[in-house]
Amino acid sequence: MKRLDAAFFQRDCLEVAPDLVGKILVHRLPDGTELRERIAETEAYRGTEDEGCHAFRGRTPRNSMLWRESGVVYIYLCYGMHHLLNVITGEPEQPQGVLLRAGEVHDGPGKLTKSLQITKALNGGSFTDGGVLWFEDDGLRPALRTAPRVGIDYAGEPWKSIAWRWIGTKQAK
DNA sequence: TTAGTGATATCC
DNA sequence: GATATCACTAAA
Repeated sequence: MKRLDAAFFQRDCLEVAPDLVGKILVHRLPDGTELRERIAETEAYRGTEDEGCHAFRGRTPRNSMLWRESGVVYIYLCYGMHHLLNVITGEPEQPQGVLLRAGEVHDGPGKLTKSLQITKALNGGSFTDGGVLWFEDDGLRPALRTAPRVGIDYAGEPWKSIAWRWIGTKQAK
């Protein structure tokens, strides 16, 4: 099984997001158990111009991960209950990332992290340094469809309705 | 449709 | 220190 390396993430988030759909997210627990789930849905958040991106309102302690190098794990707690998992893409100092919205089994960003037991403790880690989180590629290439991003009604046009969300359909290959 | 939840940012 | 906001979910 091939693990995705730094080169995979070191591209524009608009390329990485669709490529990530169909890959397998793995989380190894302290006791050695490996939880895995295939990614079914992603969204791209891109730069300080994107009004839906956390980076739009400037750099803060919470979102500083966006400015890190590709492959960095960015997790934050939303609405007091839900951990949302992102991976940083592109070059350092260029804030962009991909939100993992759903797995094949668990539909919804909060449910995905809950099922894989992903919490803030993993924030600031890396998907590419051989730690407890990584992606695997088993060669599956699901058919994709696009849609506007969810939950960013506060953003103006065109950001609110731009189709930077990718959803894998059942028909694989 | 609305309540719940708590970290974070922003405003005193 | 206080309040408003939020890349959500479950229950109704």
